[in-house]
Amino acid sequence: MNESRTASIVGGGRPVTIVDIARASGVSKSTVSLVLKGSRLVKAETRARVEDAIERSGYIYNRGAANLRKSKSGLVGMVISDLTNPFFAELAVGIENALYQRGFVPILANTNEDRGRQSQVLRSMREHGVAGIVMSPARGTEAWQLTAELPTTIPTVLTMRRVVDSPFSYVGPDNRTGARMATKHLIQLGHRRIAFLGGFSTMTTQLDRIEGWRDALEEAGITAEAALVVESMPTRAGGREAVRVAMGSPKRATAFVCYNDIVAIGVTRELALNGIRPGIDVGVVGFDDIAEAEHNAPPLTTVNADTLRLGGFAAESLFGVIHGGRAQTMSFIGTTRLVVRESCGALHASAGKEFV
Amino acid sequence: MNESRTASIVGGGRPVTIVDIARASGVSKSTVSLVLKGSRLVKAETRARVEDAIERSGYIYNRGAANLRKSKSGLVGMVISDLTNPFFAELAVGIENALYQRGFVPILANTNEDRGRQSQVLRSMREHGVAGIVMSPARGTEAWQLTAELPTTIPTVLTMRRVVDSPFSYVGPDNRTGARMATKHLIQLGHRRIAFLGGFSTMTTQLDRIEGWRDALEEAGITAEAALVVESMPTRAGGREAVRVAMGSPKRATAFVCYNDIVAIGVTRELALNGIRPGIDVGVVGFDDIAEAEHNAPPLTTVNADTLRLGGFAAESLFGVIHGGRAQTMSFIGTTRLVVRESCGALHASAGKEFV
DNA sequence: CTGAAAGCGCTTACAG
DNA sequence: CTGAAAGCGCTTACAG
Repeated sequence: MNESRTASIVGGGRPVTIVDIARASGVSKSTVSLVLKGSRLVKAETRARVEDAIERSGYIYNRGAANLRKSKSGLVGMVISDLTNPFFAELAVGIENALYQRGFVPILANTNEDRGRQSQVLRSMREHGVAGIVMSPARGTEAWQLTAELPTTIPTVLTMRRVVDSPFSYVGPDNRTGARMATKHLIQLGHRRIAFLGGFSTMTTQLDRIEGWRDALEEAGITAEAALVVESMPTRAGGREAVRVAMGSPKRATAFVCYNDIVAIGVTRELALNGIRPGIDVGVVGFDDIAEAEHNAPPLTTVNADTLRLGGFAAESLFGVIHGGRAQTMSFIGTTRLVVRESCGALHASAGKEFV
Repeated sequence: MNESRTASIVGGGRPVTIVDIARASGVSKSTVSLVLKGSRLVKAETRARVEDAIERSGYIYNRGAANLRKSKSGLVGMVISDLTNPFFAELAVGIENALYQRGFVPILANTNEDRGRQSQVLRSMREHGVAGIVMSPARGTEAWQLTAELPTTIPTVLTMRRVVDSPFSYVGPDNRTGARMATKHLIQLGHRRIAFLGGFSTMTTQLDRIEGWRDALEEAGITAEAALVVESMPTRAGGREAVRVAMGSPKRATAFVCYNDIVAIGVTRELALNGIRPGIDVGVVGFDDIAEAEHNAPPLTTVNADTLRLGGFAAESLFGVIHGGRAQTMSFIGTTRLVVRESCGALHASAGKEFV
């Protein structure tokens, strides 16, 4: 029963408070509070006595009590649509990192793309008094829901998925330019029939990336046929299905721009299983540059958006609105760059020849 | 300036409290508190009036204040050693899920295997008054550190990585039996020289899995040569290096038991790059059964430990010690099962023939 | 430089 | 059935 944290000053199981420290060092709790916040008002000798008592007692500051009194909070809600997706895991790490660096602490919720769950956790986070929320909205989240669940009084930044007409700040990569670069790269390699694989048109991210695909095609004087877009779940299994459909169509594409890396991984896998060699017989590019991409067979040519840093920006952006500096509806669009590896075929001997 | 949440009852930017609700419905705040906790003491008519005021005002319960008063907390610390590893991401999802189901909310920290960072977040979590902590300790964490940073007064359960001699509960898979089954499977397929690849002997998990590998070998009357163990970072890149070393040794192994799936993925990739076909020329098995495993080339034979469920158990186990029912030092070891896919070679025609 | 008092938003005996 | 009072662990003017 000899609890280490309370051993020297108080008995019982009761946690040590500033009152205990005050008594132990013969000052008032006001003074203890002052030394805790590092005030220069306190005489050095007094400070030393108090700090000594703190040390000996194993006192732990109660941030919840302090925050209640100050009517502010050190908690930030981090709501992630699918933590199981390596892309979002990396995003989460970026956000979390920045949060701790600024003295905030994240409450995590993984909505798993479930909007009902999202409503629940949003309410729960508000009850816990979060100072703000950064979230990648669940698929299909609409502006009216968000405004109902998140009054504009609570600082919020949306990340990775735009919600049209929502009044919140947004941080995400330049999907359109990224997809445009990827497609253009394939065109320069000689491809003319380039399909877009994966995702659904209910996802703004897919819409943006398809725009980029279309841009590149049209710049090259190629018409972007609707039949070249094959939708699917944004997963490995989805990629496999999508490419199966695409390869079954009468006018086969010779290259594939994929919604994201896990779709592209599914695509390369399915292709290989059917004796079609990605990077040799056919070109494939992904999006996101997740850790797996470079270890794929073949290594994925993909669009890097520096996910970790983007997560950091999302957090910084939230601090902006928390401290009232920035307007609530600021947007930050991160630049992207193409990472050329092998799946596009650029490194292969046949690169440069015309595909037909 | 017309904030939706405070529109009808209070002016200014001040959030609505039970005092506002009390005033608006003509009762005392005690009564409001009673209806909030669903007490049957309150007369139906009074309750209706109060609930109406709550509804109209957009009142949000302040759990922090309630918890301060009740001296308990709804927060649980979830410290993860590497969220970027798909295995731990899945574990985190399992924990998070169970936490919300019991009305707790997780504070996330990704230590990224950094023990200094781990100390910091542990302290931060204590300051935020978490009711308990579930953590996968950073590599190299030792018992004395843990006991210094986590007095036994705070309910803690360790997961996935044992810390020898630490006084906390532990939840993890049966590493030894899992690795034993995997190795045995390879032996039954005709292999005699089976290497163990990846991880470091400073990791208890690696030690446990090597034990299992040794068990199977010895059961089959094969001596477990130390030279057959190649250590490496437990990553895809680590797997590639390890197998390179292994293939360079004079007495080559014909099969590889890998520390985990990402190591195995690196191994299959490196092998393929060198013209050695995993699942045909050589057998490979992983551990964890992460989502990527079945989409690998070739699909990975691996040990499944139901990570999601194990995460749930870790959380449940924590509730056990929070509610004082269970002893602090209870352990739960989850059963594992072998998932046979293609990388082991079982599905290939040559299966059954002797390897030499 | 230090202390007494009030208050953050709740809950919980205790009266009535 | 309902209200007044005390208190959870802090901070912050305000005196002295």
